[in-house]
Amino acid sequence: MAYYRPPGPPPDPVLVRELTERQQQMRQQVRHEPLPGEPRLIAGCDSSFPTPDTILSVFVVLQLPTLELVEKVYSYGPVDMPYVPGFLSFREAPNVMEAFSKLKNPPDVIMVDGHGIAHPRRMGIAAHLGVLLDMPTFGVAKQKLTGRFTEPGTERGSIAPLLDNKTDEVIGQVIRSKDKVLPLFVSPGHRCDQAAATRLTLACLRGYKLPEPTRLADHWAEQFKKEVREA
DNA sequence: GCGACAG
DNA sequence: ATCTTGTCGC
Repeated sequence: MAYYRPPGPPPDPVLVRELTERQQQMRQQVRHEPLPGEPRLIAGCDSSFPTPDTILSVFVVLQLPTLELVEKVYSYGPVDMPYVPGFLSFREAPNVMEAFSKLKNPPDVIMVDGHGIAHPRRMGIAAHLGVLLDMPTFGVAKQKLTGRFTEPGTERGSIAPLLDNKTDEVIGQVIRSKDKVLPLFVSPGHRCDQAAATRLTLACLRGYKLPEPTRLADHWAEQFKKEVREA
């Protein structure tokens, strides 16, 4: 009898080997520390795919603590790399970097849609981008990639630690950002620690499941997507 | 062998 | 991520 097999073409083992190596190389550059000072500008980063082979990445910059939107930019281009769980960054980072270069207001920290170190090799896209940009970054994901946790309380603000499946090391925090909705997975990326990642996530909540940076980046990605599809 | 698998 | 209608709950 046949056994379960995830949909889509199987990942090329040769490619996976190479990416794993590059990823572990980058991991050695990751640092976790408190933010330099009180951040004034925080960016939100997210990507969408208007077509199967094109990517559109967005950056929004908000003022803290008002959460007022001060800038939004995007980059649209082709994607070559396929999506392979655990190697998302190699598929999205190139275009994300292009989008970042368009910002006129350099943020103090970046909130990325995806995981920071809550990753099999501690190199989620937030950590990956942090190393490439050499900037403070942290990840806010809607789904778990790795680790285990006990369900946090159902009330907004409840938090539970995300632990490494094998070592019990704390790799992130599971946060209930809104009453009775599925929790968020927050983890530091680069030049940022868990305390700062968690504090900023909570400071950016406005009644929605997603914190403003990520929520707005997601929102504008949707708008820009319509634009490029018409053009 | 079995389950899991960000966006 | 993306493709999609109706439907449940506050």
